Amino acid sequence: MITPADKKVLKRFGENLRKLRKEKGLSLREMSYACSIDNSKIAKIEKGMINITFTTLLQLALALEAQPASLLDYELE
Amino acid sequence: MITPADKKVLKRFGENLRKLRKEKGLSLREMSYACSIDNSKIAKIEKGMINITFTTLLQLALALEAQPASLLDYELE
DNA sequence: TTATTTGCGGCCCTATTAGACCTCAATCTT
DNA sequence: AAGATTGAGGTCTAATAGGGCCGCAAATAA
Repeated sequence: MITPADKKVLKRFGENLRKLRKEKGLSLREMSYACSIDNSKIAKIEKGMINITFTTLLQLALALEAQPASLLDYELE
Repeated sequence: MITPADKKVLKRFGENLRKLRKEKGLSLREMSYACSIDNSKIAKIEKGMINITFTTLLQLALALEAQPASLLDYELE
């Protein structure tokens, strides 16, 4: 379904992901290499265009060398 | 793809989800009502049979009245 | 014992994620 | 200026998540 509300949440998540990637000093292609996710897909995730699955979340965390839960920490704000 | 490794992670997540649901004293059907996810599907998630999406994770958190990140806390163990 | 609740698996169909690859404009680099 | 890097959108296919419903055996309640 992907409601407008979902779209907003995904966008928020994507922004945070992008922030974390930048902090790590990784380019999309470098991160892509680190977690085996196509760089164009990561770009889409950061743009909130994809409703990622659980395993994808874990892969992203892996590339960022972070706890999966930490990718969701922005919610606490 | 859903590798055996993924299967294990999903199973672990499901177990934790089940634990949280029990702590809340909710039956599958009650939780289903609380987050608009079919009870049989929640059962499958708890069994690690589904690689849930980000929005589904948020829905589950909603039903448990918990922070989405808290559903991943078991990883810290 | 008879009802009711509960967990859970099977189906079905549609929407969409995953995965891989290509292209291109805008930025750096050199 | 020429070349490489980077972000990001497009496309195609296969796999699967979502959504909804049915049914049943076991546990629980009446």
